[in-house]
Amino acid sequence: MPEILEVECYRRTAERTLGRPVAAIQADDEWFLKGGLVRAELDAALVGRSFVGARRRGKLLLLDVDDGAVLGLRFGMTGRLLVDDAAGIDRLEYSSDRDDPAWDRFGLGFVDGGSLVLRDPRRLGGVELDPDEEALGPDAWTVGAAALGHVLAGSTAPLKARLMDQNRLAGMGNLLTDETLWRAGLAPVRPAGSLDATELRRLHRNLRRVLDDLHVRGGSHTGDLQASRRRGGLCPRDGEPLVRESVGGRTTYWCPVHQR
DNA sequence: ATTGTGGCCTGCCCGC
DNA sequence: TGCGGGCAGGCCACAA
Repeated sequence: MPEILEVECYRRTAERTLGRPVAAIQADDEWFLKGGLVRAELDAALVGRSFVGARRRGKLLLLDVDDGAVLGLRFGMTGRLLVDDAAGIDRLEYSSDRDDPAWDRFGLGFVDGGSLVLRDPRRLGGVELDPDEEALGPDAWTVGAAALGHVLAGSTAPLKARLMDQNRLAGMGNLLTDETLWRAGLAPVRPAGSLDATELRRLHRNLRRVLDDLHVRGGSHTGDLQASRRRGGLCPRDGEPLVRESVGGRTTYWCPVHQR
């Protein structure tokens, strides 16, 4: 699914649209328009204009319009971004291997004949105009150790739930969080505020490494834990059966031996 | 305020 | 062979 790594890939793909005037909007799926947005507003905001910046905060892709407006794109679990009919990601875990234009939920046509399309089989993504960027926490890829400590401090919520709370820390999805905690040797069910200074440093170091490593490898599904994230899976580090349980409302796999 | 739960959406996969 | 239930999880509304 698109987590922070995939959305960063989409952001780079979206840079190919910069400076190209928009000719038309395809927004027939009103479910996909969020925050009370209607098609006419998109027409008024985008047609004849062009994008001057492609930014990302967590899993939210932000396209800056040349008049200061901002188009926000969310990809849910199965959304992909196609620019000029070329996909930014070849394949998504948990998404279909098929590739059906019927799943195009939103699109822009450019004056030059090219296009930007958000293709999302499960319709969990969405489009928003001028999204509240500041409602999101700091970006997980660049967050510092001190800021990460602030995210966790004083919380009794499970560590995993806190790390995935986009309003506290933006970008972590289920797979990346399991991989990070597995590498850091921290139990996902620990109260978030219970980490000591050593554990916090370990978490921060591993968070950064997981994002760097898996980005190079090609996505959120390329972690060392991934192959064992199944019923009956064994810990790749010490061979123990992994615990499968719901933490923070998400299916979680973790090793009860080395994750403490 | 914080934390937890359920539902939304749809395609796929397994077992019958 | 077809069918139905379970599952995937990002996000949001709502409850406690």
